[in-house]
Amino acid sequence: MPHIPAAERREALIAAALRIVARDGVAAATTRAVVAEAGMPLASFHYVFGSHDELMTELIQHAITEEYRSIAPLLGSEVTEATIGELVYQGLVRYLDSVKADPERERGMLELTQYALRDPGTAHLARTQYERYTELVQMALEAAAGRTGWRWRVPVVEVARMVVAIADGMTVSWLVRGDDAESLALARSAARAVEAHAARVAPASEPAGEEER
Amino acid sequence: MPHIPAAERREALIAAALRIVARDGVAAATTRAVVAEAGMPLASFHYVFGSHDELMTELIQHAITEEYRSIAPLLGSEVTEATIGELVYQGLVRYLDSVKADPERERGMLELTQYALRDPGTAHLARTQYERYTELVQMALEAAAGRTGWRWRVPVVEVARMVVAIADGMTVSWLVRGDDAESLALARSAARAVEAHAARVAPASEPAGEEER
DNA sequence: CAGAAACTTGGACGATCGTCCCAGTCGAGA
DNA sequence: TCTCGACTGGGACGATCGTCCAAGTTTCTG
Repeated sequence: MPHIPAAERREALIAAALRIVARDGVAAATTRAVVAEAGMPLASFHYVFGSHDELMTELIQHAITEEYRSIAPLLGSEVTEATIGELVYQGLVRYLDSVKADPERERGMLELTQYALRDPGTAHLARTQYERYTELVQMALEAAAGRTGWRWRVPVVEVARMVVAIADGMTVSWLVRGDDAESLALARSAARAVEAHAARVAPASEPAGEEER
Repeated sequence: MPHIPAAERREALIAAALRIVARDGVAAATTRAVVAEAGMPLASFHYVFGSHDELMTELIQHAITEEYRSIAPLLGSEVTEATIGELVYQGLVRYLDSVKADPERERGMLELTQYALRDPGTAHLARTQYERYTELVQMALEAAAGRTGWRWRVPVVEVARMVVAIADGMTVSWLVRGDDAESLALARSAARAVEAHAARVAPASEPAGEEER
């Protein structure tokens, strides 16, 4: 094994740990399994990581960042001649596709989130993660409304939280049941339901028109 | 330690394991921890259980059954003078209350579900669990519609799946963020969105009236 | 080119895991 | 009352876990 700077080994070990978590679960990511996956001798582990916990903490941070980066580009769209519901549906379908493309990674993410929640030192990471997802969806919803000439009749952040909850539920549902058609129908229903919170803005003579609440 | 029939010890060990899973997570439910929690000597474990896996499998079955029983009575209602959305909101709030009453149990349930999903031998239990939840919600939705004089404009099973997904997302959201007001707002938004899939049945001159799709 | 710093590595440590043996004790039926 | 099956429980097994040490090798620095 050639000389490799500690920083590089860190990344390699984190990547290896991420693969193990996806394939075999958090419990399988032992120090020995991780170094074996990375093709390193055991002693390399404690040369670059102070402890197993240190790896897990960094693993959670890394996974969250990566997940965020993989989701963000999914939420854009250039369509302007569509209903809000159709755009939301598109977003959910694209997200579902990304889950189906690598189900093990997603299952690993769920496990890591729960693992993070157990440890007081990393619990805040999970919290921040959810906050950022909501912000992301909120921005996408605002952009979609602006582009198609709709507006939200309830605070956008609430719609965003609902969409995040639905996406979460849809993910778990697909991971558990694995039924494509079922999940697509769920996305469709959810998108239509979300649309109920929006209204066209331009035409002044729209149905009733009064605000919700 | 007095003589206790093996069947009783089984139940006591399962109950002890359930407490540990809720309090410290699935990984903490070792044979030694379980017998300590139950106040038994270590050897009692393998007198009543063939293996640790056997306990875990039975634990999953037991937890699923109990969870189902605790949710079922939440979904009833005698109200007839309300909108469908209000009834759905009530159901979600009651469910959320049950989660808040014992968050650790719920978190343990999520962990157990994922644990079950990892093992091919118990994965079907998780699948069945989701199917039964959906059936439960579907029955409640049909009952609510019949009682209030509404009807569903899309297949009820699809609405049920959406509600289950939302309840799931709401649970995770509350466990992660722990914000009561936020989760209530989420339940409210979701309930209103669900209502968009329903319509009053009696008055023939309702808004437009054409079916969805 | 010499010394310091960084990196590599086999091997071992104590702790904890699931599992099992076996000599003892108890209680119900003959 | 005796007996036999049911139950008890101390103790130990091999495996695996996280962690660490000390000696060797390579690369960088002055």
